[in-house]
Amino acid sequence: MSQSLDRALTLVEQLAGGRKTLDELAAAVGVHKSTVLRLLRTLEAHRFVQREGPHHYRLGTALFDLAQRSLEDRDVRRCAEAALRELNQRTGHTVHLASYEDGEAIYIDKFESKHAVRMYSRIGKRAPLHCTAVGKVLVAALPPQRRRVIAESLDYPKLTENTITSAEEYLAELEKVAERGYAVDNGEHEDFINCIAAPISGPRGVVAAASVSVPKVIAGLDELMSLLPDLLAAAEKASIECGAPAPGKER
Amino acid sequence: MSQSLDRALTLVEQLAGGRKTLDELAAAVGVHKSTVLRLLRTLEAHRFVQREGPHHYRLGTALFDLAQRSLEDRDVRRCAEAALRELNQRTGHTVHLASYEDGEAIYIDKFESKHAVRMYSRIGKRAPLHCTAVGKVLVAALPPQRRRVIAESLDYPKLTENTITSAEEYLAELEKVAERGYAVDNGEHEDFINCIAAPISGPRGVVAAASVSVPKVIAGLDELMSLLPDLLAAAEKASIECGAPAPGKER
DNA sequence: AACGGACATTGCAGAATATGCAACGAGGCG
DNA sequence: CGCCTCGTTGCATATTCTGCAATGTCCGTT
Repeated sequence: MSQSLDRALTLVEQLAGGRKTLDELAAAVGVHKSTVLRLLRTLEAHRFVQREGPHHYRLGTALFDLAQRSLEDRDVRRCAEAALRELNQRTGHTVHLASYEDGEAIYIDKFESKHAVRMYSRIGKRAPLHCTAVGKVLVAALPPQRRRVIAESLDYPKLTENTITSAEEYLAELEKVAERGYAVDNGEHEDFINCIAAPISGPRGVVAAASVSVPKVIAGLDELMSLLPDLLAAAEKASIECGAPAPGKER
Repeated sequence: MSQSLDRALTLVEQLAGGRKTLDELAAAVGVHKSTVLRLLRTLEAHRFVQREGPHHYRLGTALFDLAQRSLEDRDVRRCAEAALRELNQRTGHTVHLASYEDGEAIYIDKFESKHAVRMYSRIGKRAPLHCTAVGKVLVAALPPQRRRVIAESLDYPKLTENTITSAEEYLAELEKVAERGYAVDNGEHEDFINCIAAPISGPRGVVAAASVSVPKVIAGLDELMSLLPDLLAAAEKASIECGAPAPGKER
């Protein structure tokens, strides 16, 4: 709706891919250099971008500041932090905290694996719903009706041998997930990585999902499953911290 | 230079302070609701902001993504990470990585203290040059001529009893810092916190500063000084990692 | 040393674009 | 049931942005 703003934001997104020159940016957005220059100047004044040497621009430090401040607001993140850090230290594996955001899962926190071979991911990264453990957990937590709507809106790209590729299969899987209270990703997103996830609840239902991811070369699926109790305990602890109503009986 | 962009960025900065309603934002920027609404819509399309309930807006997830990606680029950060994490684990105290950005120091990485009482700070936060250990280290690393220019451009707000409040004093302090190879902040920024910092060098000189911060209630200045060898070792290790030329002789 | 090129930068005029206003609509509260 | 508040939209205006072309600057080259 606002052209110049739209272009400016596109510039910022371009710069996320690494430093760029003026005309690279101009080409990418499809406007003249001078226009880009003027937008960059405004962005620079707000520290959203920074000049890097004479010919390059890169993202500025305001981004760090804003992102950190915004993350601090996200209540789930703060509440879950202790439990997840503990889980990470006990297991030594990568632990993720993810929430649902229109049609995708988004990682809002991450605790790095202690192993040399790690999974690549990053806070702010988005992941598909149909082939990740966190995605399954988040969608499974929704009422059946919304599950169906979402399931039918997905694209089901076949990313590996095991990827679920149809709404029917997916809905069936969600059913199981909802029943068991956890989800498994058996190399469905990336060939060489397995993952288990569990829901974290707040006062009004599930607000996020916690997961443990392990490269197959480090541990097989059965070994990963042996960590399930730890994961569930951590998710439970985080849920209480988030104000979940009845820590109550397992089920 | 670009009005609408300028306004939009101001909106984003407002939202960094927490969720806001439409007219709060309109009031803050000094434009009509409808204008704010349109800007927000564009921002929303790029995930820079998010609707929160019917009456509120907050920062969106694009910020996390961008900030993380941008941080990954910052070479110093990646190179210093291992050494600083180790330092953090050995000492148990807050460890910061900071670099110089026009007239201020900016924290580009942080490792949290293990103690219950912690220092408040955050990645992306900016700190004054005249009363922080990292500030002193960063400015002391510059050629004397630039030191002077910077020293004379500062404001020297007196934040505590011990804060340095004049360019002359500051330059003398920088002299000492450059000579010793480390800096001390003896409650000069915040009454109750002491700090020591050391420079991290790359191929072409100092690129950042590493620091250890400790609340006085946890350890006194002398105890903090006993960690100096650890700090210097970590800074040295990080420097090598960053491509510093001569790991060589201390001096 | 002078030239040529690449790049950033600026002035200007035209026009598209953003803005403010006012009216409409929806939702909540009395 | 009606009022009031808040979000939303259509429209006319003129402000603001854009593209172009010329200027300036810094480089490497001949």
